[in-house]
Amino acid sequence: MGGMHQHLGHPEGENALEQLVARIPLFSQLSDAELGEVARRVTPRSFPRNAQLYGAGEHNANLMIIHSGLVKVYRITDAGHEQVIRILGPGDFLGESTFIDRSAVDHFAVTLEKSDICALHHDDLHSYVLTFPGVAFKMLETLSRRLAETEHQLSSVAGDDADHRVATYLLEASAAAGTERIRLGIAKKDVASLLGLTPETFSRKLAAFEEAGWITLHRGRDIELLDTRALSLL
Amino acid sequence: MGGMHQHLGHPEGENALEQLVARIPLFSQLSDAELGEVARRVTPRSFPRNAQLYGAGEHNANLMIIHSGLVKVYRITDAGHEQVIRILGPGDFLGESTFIDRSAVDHFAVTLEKSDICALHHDDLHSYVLTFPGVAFKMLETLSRRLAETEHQLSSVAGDDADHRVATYLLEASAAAGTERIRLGIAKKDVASLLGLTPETFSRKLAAFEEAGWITLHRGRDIELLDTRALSLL
DNA sequence: CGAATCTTTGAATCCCGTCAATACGCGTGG
DNA sequence: CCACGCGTATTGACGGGATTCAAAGATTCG
Repeated sequence: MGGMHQHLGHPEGENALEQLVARIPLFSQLSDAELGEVARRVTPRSFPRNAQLYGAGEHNANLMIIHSGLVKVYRITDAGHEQVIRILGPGDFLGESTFIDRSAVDHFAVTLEKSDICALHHDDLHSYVLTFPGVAFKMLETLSRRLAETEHQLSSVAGDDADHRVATYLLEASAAAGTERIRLGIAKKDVASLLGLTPETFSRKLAAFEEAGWITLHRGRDIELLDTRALSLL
Repeated sequence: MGGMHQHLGHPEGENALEQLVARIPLFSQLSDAELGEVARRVTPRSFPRNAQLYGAGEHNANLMIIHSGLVKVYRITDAGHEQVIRILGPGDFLGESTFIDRSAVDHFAVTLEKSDICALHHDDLHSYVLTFPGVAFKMLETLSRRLAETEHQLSSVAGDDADHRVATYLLEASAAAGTERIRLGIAKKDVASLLGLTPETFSRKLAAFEEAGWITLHRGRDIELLDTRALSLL
């Protein structure tokens, strides 16, 4: 894990760091004094694109909180190809599995773009969880939501056909963005993997949707939904 | 939800109940006094086979802890067929999603056999979580493990072929049991769904494995692994 | 600007799901 | 305890949708 920039000591950095910590959902219920205490233990780092945060087999000892950037969490299947589990963005954290389990992780975490990430050692997190019940509760909320999402992914991959999965993804992305013009923040091959498809199939489905007049594919990763009704009927 | 047997008031029931609560992993770190406090709020019920604990759309307000029996958690996909998410047994709890989220559940929970289950109202659990950090931590552990399992299921269903999934399931069941003679505790159709397969495909794969001399199918749901090496190579 | 990665398109294959019919076995009720 | 009945399991044939392999085209990033 290379290239860390540690800002320690000087009061300005300290203050900025505290404001950074205050924006972390995980610590949103803490008082100012408590935030300051957390801020003193947190280590901000900046990672370039395609930096591996940790990999399978390692014993990662840090909870990492994303301030800016995008992180891909994936696993290498027995068959040998990459399966994307989830994409994490600002406010999300990762590295909690080893915090709770202590065994080696079985997946990989890589930045998809330049990212600013705060690291908090598991020992410190442990004391916070025991001291501030709100922190434990926030973690429970997050894990519970992730579990629900992963279960949803599972039943989708197991039960629905490719058309349905692609259509659902587009509709959800549109709903999340609030527009009918969505921009895939990540590579199509990663979206495909997230949906349990090959890049080829994903590409074909999008082409078929455009053919049917339901969407328009713009340059790059821009997609415009023309007929959400038709998509939701798949 | 019919047929509840409430044992309240009389001291013997109280004591037995306390011993019951003491065996719940979720409360394993509590002191005797604290266990007694929890026991006073817990409601034991006995459910017959095929009883629905809760269903999609409901606002279940209880954490349910399985003392004995087996519970199937599943979801109905958009396509309309049942997708088994997980099977829960003694010591496991369910109903935590509404505890954390308050929104309606999107899945179903049904007993697969006669089950004794303790119900604990979410309000009580809330106070325990805030009062006893160990309880929150135990919940974190459990959710984290479930998340890891579900992620594993996901990448398996998305990436591996049917042979590999069936073989892996058999091997894991064997490893968990400690024997090479395993007994599927649940219906094959449910195992198939858990693996993201149709019952027909599951049946065919087992037949093919027997044909190849890797396993022997005995009466009922008994399977004997003859060549674990061959199975692990799939 | 250039190269590596991602994306698209085509054609062939194959694995798995679907439908259907039969056999089995478990759990229920008498 | 036994017999009945329904849900479960098996087996076959078939069709389809997704993957695979391959190669050309586009985009992004250094």
